[in-house]
Amino acid sequence: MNAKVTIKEIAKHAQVGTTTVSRVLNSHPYVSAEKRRRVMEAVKALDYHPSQTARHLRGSPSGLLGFLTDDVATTPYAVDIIRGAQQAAWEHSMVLLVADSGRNRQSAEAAVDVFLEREVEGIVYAAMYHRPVELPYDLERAPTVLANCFLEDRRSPSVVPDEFDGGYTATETLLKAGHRRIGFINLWEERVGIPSPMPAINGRLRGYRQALQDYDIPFDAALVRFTNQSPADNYHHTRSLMSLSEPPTAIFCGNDKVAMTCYSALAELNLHIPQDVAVIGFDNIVDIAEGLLPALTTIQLPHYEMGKWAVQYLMDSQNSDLKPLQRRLPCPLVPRDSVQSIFTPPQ
Amino acid sequence: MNAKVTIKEIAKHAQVGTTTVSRVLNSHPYVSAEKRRRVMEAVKALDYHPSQTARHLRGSPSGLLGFLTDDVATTPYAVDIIRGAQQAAWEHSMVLLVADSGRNRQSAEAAVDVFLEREVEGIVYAAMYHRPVELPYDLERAPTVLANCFLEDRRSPSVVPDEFDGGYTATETLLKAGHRRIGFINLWEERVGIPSPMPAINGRLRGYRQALQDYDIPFDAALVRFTNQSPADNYHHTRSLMSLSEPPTAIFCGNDKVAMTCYSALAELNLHIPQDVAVIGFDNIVDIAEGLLPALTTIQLPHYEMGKWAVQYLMDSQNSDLKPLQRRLPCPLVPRDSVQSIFTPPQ
DNA sequence: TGCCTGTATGGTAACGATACCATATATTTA
DNA sequence: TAAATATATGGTATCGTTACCATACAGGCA
Repeated sequence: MNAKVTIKEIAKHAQVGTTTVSRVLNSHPYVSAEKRRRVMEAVKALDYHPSQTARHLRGSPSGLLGFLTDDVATTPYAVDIIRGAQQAAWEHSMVLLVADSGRNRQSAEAAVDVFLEREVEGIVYAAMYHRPVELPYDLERAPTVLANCFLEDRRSPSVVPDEFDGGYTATETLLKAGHRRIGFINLWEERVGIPSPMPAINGRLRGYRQALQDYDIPFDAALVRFTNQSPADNYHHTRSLMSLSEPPTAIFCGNDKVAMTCYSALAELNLHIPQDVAVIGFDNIVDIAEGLLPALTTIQLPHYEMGKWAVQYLMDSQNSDLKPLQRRLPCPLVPRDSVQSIFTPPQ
Repeated sequence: MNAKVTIKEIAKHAQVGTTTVSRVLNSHPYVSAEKRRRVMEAVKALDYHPSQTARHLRGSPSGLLGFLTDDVATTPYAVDIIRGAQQAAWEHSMVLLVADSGRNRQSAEAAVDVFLEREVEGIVYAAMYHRPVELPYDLERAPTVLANCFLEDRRSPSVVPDEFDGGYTATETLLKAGHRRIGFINLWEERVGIPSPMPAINGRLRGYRQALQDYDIPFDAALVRFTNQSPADNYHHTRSLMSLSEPPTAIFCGNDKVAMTCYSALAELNLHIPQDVAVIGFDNIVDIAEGLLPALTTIQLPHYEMGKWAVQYLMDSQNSDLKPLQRRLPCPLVPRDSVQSIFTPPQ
């Protein structure tokens, strides 16, 4: 309510010069204990807060980071990217300016203009699912890091999930539990106009194959399916997989939604998880994974970590001039109850 | 890369005074067409962007809004509050500064200090589930609106979901479809130290009772259950409800996770949805609702709208001095396939 | 002709904080 | 004791922008 208190009023109240006040505020040397005390007292008495605006105008860095996203809504836990970025920013005493460009080139550029007018020290551009993007503006205007997306030509640093690692981990988890016939209901991209195949699809498949190879198990194409992610299609593939002459003892689902349908289909067949068939998901949509019975073992996308890494990198690269780096973050296993070693008998 | 271009350089380049440049930029009168043209040209040529910092220091409003949240992670779609706020802010040419206080009183106050140092024009404090809160700081310091939460003493404006409306709508949907015995698996708060019962629980129950009353159906306590939200408890209540001497033909689930377990339990009993039993959820967790078979009819929490309303109110109240308002936003029905009129025969 | 009024233009103070410079006193060191 | 150095302090220009003031010239009117 009260008009803003300035350094001058502090100076008057404490009977010192403005310079002395500034020195106290920034803990510079050469201020007597007595005056320091008086200044501190005045600051408290008048509830003084320094103006970042004036500081910044005078030449200090803005302390601002821009966070631009195409669409926060797509997948619910992807917002953890914001949380991670926020956390890292906070640790560097920076504040996040967020804007949602909503998949619209023009408003994305407007958002970047807004960022630049406020002289952000860097920009994080985050996509809500892992994919290649085209940057909506002139990169040179501020240091930029891409999170959960990348440029085809890789001329900007980016951080993405290591889909290969995720696919490998999922498959290996099943292998370690003793499974030898492992079905894989992979995702399928039905969108058109995508410049390159979804990294999730190929990466995870490569991980799956590599894990099999490392365990000396021949690849069987009949065990790999592609779903358009509709419940009907998920259902169909589960049934189809289980009606193979030699059905799998474990199913690796492309995401937790697929796993959810998979549960229903297996229940209908009167097959129990994990005794009869083990199931592993992907994405760790907690509401799904913890809501299923038995709770779903799944793979987590490193959303939080990507946000954190992006900001961290932005801060680090201020000083040292690193070359654009592409970073893949591992997708850790979240063990729950849908995978059980076939070596231990059910209790 | 290039050092920032200032109004002075524009003035020099266009061979006019800085005042004239400022006048052109802010479309003030009394500038000749010729000079206006020259200035515009220089702006384009030098890629000039005005400094918001300097503008603000000179006295313009900051154009900043603070968005503070206790924890973005709790329920995934609650982040739609940010999206709504962002959208509304954008429409008012404002930018959102976000901070996550992480349920820690001290860091919340630090965040508010950061906001105030940047002279935000208002603050939105958002909770990730509907509940009473205590504000972490001295209210008077900036206009504040609470979203998805409220103060016990209501001295700040707030916007929350109308839980009564949601409970009423869910029940009425079932009633309209012809159901007369409607089970209700309500949520139960197991947390301790909560100052007052969760608004969701009581509000929805009141809505349920009111709808029954409006349809002249006596309330039957045996049909109302409370789950601690664990899958086991959800499962138990569904089974228990269906083993009543006169079991319900429809179940209203406290949220979509409960509905998910309910689906499994009904499947085990070989009961089909929606032919044998209708199911309606709450929250509209899209991943769950669309992943279930049949797709779940549910009630949506107005997260996006609350965010939007909060910012809108903040902007409107700048001028007119409204008294703190408590706003309840309706929870609309999202019809899918788990409720079917018992009057129309299954196709 | 002389005096308003409307149009056009630029110089400069101010916003709040800080860095530089100038100055003053205290404390060493040669 | 003199000179050098460390400590303490405040005045003021500065950052980029805009508001206020001053100035200048045009045409309109008595």
